[in-house]
Amino acid sequence: MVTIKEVARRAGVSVATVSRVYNHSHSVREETRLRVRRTAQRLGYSPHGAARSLVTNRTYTIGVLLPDLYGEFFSELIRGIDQTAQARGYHLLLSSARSQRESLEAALRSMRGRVDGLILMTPDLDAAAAGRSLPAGFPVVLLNGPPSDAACDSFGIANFDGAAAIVRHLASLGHRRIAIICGAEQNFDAAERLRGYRAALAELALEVDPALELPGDFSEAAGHVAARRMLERAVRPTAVFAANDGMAIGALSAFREAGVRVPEDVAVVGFDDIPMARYVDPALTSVRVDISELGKNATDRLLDALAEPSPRTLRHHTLPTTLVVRRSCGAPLSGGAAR
Amino acid sequence: MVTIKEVARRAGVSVATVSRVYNHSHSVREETRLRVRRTAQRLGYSPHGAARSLVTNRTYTIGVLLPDLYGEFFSELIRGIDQTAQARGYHLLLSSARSQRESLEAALRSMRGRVDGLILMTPDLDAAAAGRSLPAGFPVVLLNGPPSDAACDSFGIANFDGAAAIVRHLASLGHRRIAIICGAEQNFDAAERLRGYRAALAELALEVDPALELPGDFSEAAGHVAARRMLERAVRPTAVFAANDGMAIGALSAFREAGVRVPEDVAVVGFDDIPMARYVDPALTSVRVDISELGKNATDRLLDALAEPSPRTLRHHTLPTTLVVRRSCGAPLSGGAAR
DNA sequence: GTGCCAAATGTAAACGATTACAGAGACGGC
DNA sequence: GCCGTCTCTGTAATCGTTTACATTTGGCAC
Repeated sequence: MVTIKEVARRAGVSVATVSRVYNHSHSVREETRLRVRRTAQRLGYSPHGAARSLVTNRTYTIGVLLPDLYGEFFSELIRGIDQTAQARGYHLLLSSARSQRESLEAALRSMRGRVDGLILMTPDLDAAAAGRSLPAGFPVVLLNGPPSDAACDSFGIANFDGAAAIVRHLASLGHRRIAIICGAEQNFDAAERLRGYRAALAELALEVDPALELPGDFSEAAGHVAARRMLERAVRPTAVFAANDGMAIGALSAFREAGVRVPEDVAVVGFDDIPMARYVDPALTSVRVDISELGKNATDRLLDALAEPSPRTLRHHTLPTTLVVRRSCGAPLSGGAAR
Repeated sequence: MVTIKEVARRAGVSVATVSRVYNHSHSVREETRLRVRRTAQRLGYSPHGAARSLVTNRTYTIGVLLPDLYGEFFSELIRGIDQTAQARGYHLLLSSARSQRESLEAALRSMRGRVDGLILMTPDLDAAAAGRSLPAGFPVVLLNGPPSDAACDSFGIANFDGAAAIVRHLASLGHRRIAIICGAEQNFDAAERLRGYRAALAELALEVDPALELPGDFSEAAGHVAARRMLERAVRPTAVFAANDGMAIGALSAFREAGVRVPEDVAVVGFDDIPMARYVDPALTSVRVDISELGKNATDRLLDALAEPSPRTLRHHTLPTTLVVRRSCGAPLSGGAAR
C-alpha cells in the first residue's frame, strides 16, 4: 500500500506538502499541487484513515448501536441516519447489541477511538442505565428510550399521544369495547402506547378492562395469536388497537381466516404506518411516524454537538405522530381512498 | 481520555506490559496482570482503535457498500452480515452509494485504512466495472451483481431458476397468458428474473409477447400501476408474475379495487417471500430467498479470505430459491395453510 | 548590496498503540 | 562460583499522518 512518503518522494516534495494538498489547501503553489495530485493519482494513493484519526483525534465516524436489525422500522431508521451522516461527511459504524448489558458495554468499549459520537437505541426499560456506563463527556444521543438521567440528548416518538388519538378516534366511531394488543414487554415504546391507551379510555369514561389488554411482541405472529384468543371469548371487543402495524396485519389475517369481517364486525388499527399498511386488505388505519426523520434528527443533533462541543442544554425531543385513517377502522373516508 | 501510558504509570509498569495484558496474555505474571487490569478499570481505560490499527494494520472492520438502504431486503441482508461479523469479532462500516460512479469511488477511497475488506453490492448492470477501480489485492466480495471480470468472489441468488420455476408452476395450473411486472431497469436481479421468465415460456412453447412484459421498479406503487394498465387491456393475462413481493402486493390492491378476484380471475405471484407475504389477502405465492443467509455467506467468505490471504480460487456462488405456494396462485393447497 | 517580508516548503515531534530485542532475576546443574 | 535457561519486564523503533516551527526563496524598497 502506497503511503504519503512514497508520494512525497516521487513528487519531489516533503510529506508536509503532500499532506497540505490533501487538507487545507492554502500555501501550496498551484504547480506543486498539481504535481502532487497527479503523482498520487498515478500511484493510487489515498490517505490512511487510522493514521489520520490518530493525530487529529477525529474519525468522522459515528457509531450506531441498535437492539436488533429486524424489519422496516430499522431499515427506515438507518436510512435516515445514513443520509444525514453522509451529507455531512460522516461514516457509520453499525452494530446490534443482542444480549443487553454485557454486550452493550463491550460494544461501547470496542468503539473507543473508532467513532466521534454515538447514537444509542435503548428501547428496554432496564437499559436506561446504559448511558451512565459511557465515558463522561462523550457525545451521545439516545433513541426511543425511557427518559434517562444520563447527561445526553434523547429522541423519541409521541407514543402516548398517538395511542390516545387512536382510541379517541375509535370511540368517536361509537366503539366502547376497545382491545389492545401490546408490544414487547420491557419495551419503552410499548409501555407508552399502553399508557396512552389507558389514559384515553379513562378520559372518555370507558372502562379499563385488563381482559382487553392482550400480550404481544411486535411480530405478525403475535398479532395473529392475540386475535385468535379474542375470538374465543364470549364477549368480543368491537375494535382492536395493535401496538404496531405488523401485529395489526397478523390480526387481520386471523380475522379473515375466521370469517370475521373488518371493519364491519371488528375495527382494526395499527401503529407506525409502515409502507405496507396501505396495501393490505382492508387498508390499515394507523398512526404515522416518520422513522427516517427520527434518524435524521438524531444524527443532526449529534453532529451539531460534535461541531460545537460547548456544554449545550440537553433536551428530550418528541417526534409528533399523525393519525392516518383508512378502511380498517370503519370510518367514512372523506375524498375517496386514503393516500 | 486516558492512554496506555497513563495506565502504565499508575500501575507502575511499562507500556509494553499493559499492552501485553490486553493482547496475547502469555508472559505476564498473574499478580501484574491483575494490577494492570484493576488500574485500567479504575481509570476507565480502553485501547484506542485507530492507534492499534495503525501499527497492526488490522481494523477488524468490514465495509459494506449498498446501493440504498430501503425496505426489508436490506434490513435482512444487513442483519445476516452483522450477525456473522459480530460473531467473528468484526465491526461494520456501512454506507450507501447513491449516485453510482463518482460516489462509489469516493466511498471506496474514504474507507482506506478503515476497513480490512469490503462487501460491495452492485446491482446495476453498468456498475460491473466497480470492482476494477479497487486496489488490486484488496479483499472484496461482490453481491447480487452481474458476473464481473474483477478478481473477487461474488454471491448472488438463483433469479433465473426461481423465475422459471414460478412460470412452470403457473403453466402447470393451466395458465397460458402469463404477464410479468419487471424490476428496476439496469438492475441485474431484475434482468435475470426476466430472462428466466422468457426462457421458461420458450421451454413450454408459450408465446413470448412483449405486451405481457410491463415495466416496474420494485416498489408497491409500480405494481399497482402495472396492474391497472393490465386491466385496461381488451385481452387480459390470466396470471401475473411480479418480480418482487412489493410489486405483487401493489398489484393485489389494484385488482381488489377493480373488483377483480385473485386467484379466481387472475393469479398473482411474487418473488423474495418477504415476511409480509403470508399475511396479505390472499396469501402470496412467492419464491423464497434467504436474504440474511446471503449476507451471512458473503461475510463468512470475506472473513475467511482475511484470515488466510493466500490466493484462493475465486468463485461465484448462487443461493438457491424455493417456490412457496400459497393461495394467490390458485393452486390446490396440500395439507391446509402454507406455513 | 543589504535588509525585510511574505509565500512556499521542509524538519521533526507528536498521536497511542504493538512488538522485536534486550536485560534482569531466579534457579539449578556442574 | 559460573553458566545456561527460563520467565518476566522494559526500551525503543515503528505504523502513516498532521502541524508547529524553522528554513529557503524571491521580490522589492532603500
